[in-house]
Amino acid sequence: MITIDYKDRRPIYEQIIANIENLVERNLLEPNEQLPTVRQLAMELSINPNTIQRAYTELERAGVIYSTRGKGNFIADNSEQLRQEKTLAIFEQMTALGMRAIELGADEARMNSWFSSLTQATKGRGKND
Amino acid sequence: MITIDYKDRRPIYEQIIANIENLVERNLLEPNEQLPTVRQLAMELSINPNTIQRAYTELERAGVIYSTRGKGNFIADNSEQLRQEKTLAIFEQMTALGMRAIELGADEARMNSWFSSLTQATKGRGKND
Amino acid sequence: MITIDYKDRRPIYEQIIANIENLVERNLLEPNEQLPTVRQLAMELSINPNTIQRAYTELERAGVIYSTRGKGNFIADNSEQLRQEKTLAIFEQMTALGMRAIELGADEARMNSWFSSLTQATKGRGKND
Amino acid sequence: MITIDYKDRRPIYEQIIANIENLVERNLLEPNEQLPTVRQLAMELSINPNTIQRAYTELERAGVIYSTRGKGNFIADNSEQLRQEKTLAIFEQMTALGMRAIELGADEARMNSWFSSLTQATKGRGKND
DNA sequence: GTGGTCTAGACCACG
DNA sequence: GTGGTCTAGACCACT
Repeated sequence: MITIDYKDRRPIYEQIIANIENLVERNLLEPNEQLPTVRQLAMELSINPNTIQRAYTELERAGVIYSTRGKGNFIADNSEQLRQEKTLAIFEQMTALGMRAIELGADEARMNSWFSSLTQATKGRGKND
Repeated sequence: MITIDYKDRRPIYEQIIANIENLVERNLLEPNEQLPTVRQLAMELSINPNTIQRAYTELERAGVIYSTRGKGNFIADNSEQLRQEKTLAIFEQMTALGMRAIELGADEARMNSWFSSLTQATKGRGKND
Repeated sequence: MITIDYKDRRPIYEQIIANIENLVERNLLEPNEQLPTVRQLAMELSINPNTIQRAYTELERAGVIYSTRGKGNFIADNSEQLRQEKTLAIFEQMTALGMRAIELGADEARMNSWFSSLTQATKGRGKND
Repeated sequence: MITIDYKDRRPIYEQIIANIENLVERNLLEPNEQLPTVRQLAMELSINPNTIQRAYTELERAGVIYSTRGKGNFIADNSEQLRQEKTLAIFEQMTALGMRAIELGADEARMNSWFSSLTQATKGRGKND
């Protein structure tokens, strides 16, 4: 379920974080579900355990997972909240980019054209898991 | 005109690149206009000349400026083309983000609401230098 | 495998780039094979690590290799594509030179003579690794 | 008749050399014809006289022109010989490139196709000024 | 240990 | 004086 691309410029621990967050967003990892242990995942991906540990630590700090000493790491049960925060962040990024596009000379027609092609391409795909 | 933020995680040379590209986009630097020399800018920003040199080198490869030995660095005259390429790239990024927002559950109403607030905020600002 | 000629007017980092590209073209370096580390190669050639670093950086931008922090530099797996691009570029150069030769007075007989001696000298050497 | 492109990566004095050699090759400058003086040309191109001087010096060393103190610089009368040397050099370069193309995998069919398109494009253009 | 960035100081080719 | 290359030495992020 988790894959690493060594050609990706992002550090491995970030790829793991993004990967797990993605699985949570798509409800492929449910609240309170146990994650593989650091050693398991390290073996599976043939990666240094320190790297996995770092990913898990940052995921815990971000509230995506929680760990209990001696038992393991588990998905937190606030995935809905995380999803909303992330959505908000995405809208902010899109606004920033949109303003930049307009600064660069994109007129109203072009913006409308882009938006309609975006919404049509994804018609009927909202709110479903 | 060019500033550096040491808190910014991006390397200095990238900040300089982004800074100059921005000035070109907004036509604050016109084609064939001379840039500050490597040593001048290095002094002005209290930065090592090598770092400025690297920024200029990459700007030249990107086609934003051209260098002539013994004379200096000058703005290239293809700013319009660069602007279009950049606009295209922005739209691609926006599309990717938009699809992600929809995946995360943003419904049509929300997308429409976001888009109208974006276009209203920037009303009448397109296509002017 | 990599040598530097100090009499060569090209800068050292360009010689290294050409050298590695050549090895890739001839399949002496295979996709995903690890290159010597920056420091290793610097030691081996008695050259400053920064110079090697620059060569590797440009090779990465050209898509010949990819770098991963903490691990090393590796040959990219698009060598066939690079080979085709390079072949195309060579044909363009040859066309430019050929037209110049004709401008300078080389008649058809001479062109034919040159071409047949070229193709005979390399008979049966195409398409093999 | 002589133009300089500041965006060209070649140094200015080399551009001047190439320019004059080209005019000689095409017989637009005839043997014993007088060239503009260093100062004249420097004024005309708004360029440092030292740069022109360097170009003339190298042209004299290459046998393309000769200078007589106090009188000026003149085209040498061995243009035919120079043309032949240059043609020879071009054929050598083409041979080197051709061998490289074959090394890179260009088969006989492709070489033939290239050659015929080259010779057809320039049909009937040999040996005329 | 590995790549990536930066500083300080130097030399060369060009104008 | 200006860009371009190189060396020496250092620090940081990542594995």
